[in-house]
Amino acid sequence: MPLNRPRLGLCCIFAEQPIAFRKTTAAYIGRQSRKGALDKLSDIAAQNAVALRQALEFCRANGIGSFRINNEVLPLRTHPQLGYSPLKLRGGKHIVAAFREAGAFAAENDLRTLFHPDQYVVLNSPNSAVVENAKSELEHLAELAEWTHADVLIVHGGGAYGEKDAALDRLAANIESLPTEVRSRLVIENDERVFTPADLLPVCRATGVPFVYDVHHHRCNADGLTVEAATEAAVATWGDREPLFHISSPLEGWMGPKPSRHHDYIDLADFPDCWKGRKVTVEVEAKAKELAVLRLMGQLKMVEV
DNA sequence: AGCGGTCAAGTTGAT
DNA sequence: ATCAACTTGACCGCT
Repeated sequence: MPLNRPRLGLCCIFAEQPIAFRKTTAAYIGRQSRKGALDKLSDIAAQNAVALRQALEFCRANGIGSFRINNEVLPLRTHPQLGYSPLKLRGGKHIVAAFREAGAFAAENDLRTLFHPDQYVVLNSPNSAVVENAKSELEHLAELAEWTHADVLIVHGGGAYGEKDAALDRLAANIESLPTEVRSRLVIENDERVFTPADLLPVCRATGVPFVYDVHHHRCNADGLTVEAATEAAVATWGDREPLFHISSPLEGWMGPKPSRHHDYIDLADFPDCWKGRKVTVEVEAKAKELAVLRLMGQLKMVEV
């Protein structure tokens, strides 16, 4: 009987390992000729595919169970003026193949890969242009997710706009309208300012979208649910799939001025006891990146009996 | 080579 | 009104 324990996940980048993802700016790319722009974007994309493979190999070699892929591995892909189709890049077929090979490596080695689209992806905005933009970004990321075997795209609930209930209704309605490639991967996470687990769990139950439980956000933005209750409710939304949690520690302690700021490392005391012994993924959101993941992994093993 | 200003996009809350 | 914060500082251009 294998021992159930959380797998720990690394987010996007490395503190010490010489593995780096590249990006660029719209201002710079917009100044180039179209060909010059595509050449630069091609170089970046090709290098990012290599970096992804290196990142996954590092995780595999060090017992890190999941890796969050940064959203800009194909920079400016959905930019209204500068966007492009990946296959139109120089060496586009090879670039796509390299991402697919990285995904195959992840799948073969039981490495979970995932994306956390950034703050501009807002599914419940009253501004339809914002929602359309969000959908377009999610469709792009769903394609990348297919290449890389990523099973989740994590988004927050969005804004409250002074009317939380209406905002949650819009969220649910817009989730229903997503294409299958996006919908099948979409998951929703509580945030540190607006939407708590208690706010989002009903939307998750109604739409069938799983709930990502961020215990640090929950401690910043509480709702009356205990950590244990939120954990159980979150797990229930995942069905047969492996649940996903987020952990961080406050930069200057829970009594500090801004507990939402992330520390370099995780304080073991912040890691919920009720997560131990479960087959779940816990993404470590800490500034020391792989060093924080490895330290926490060691600490969890030491307390295991 | 080093360094400072800048960076597509949304929303909130502190200042 | 401005701006930092959010999953993550990296990139560009000037000296």
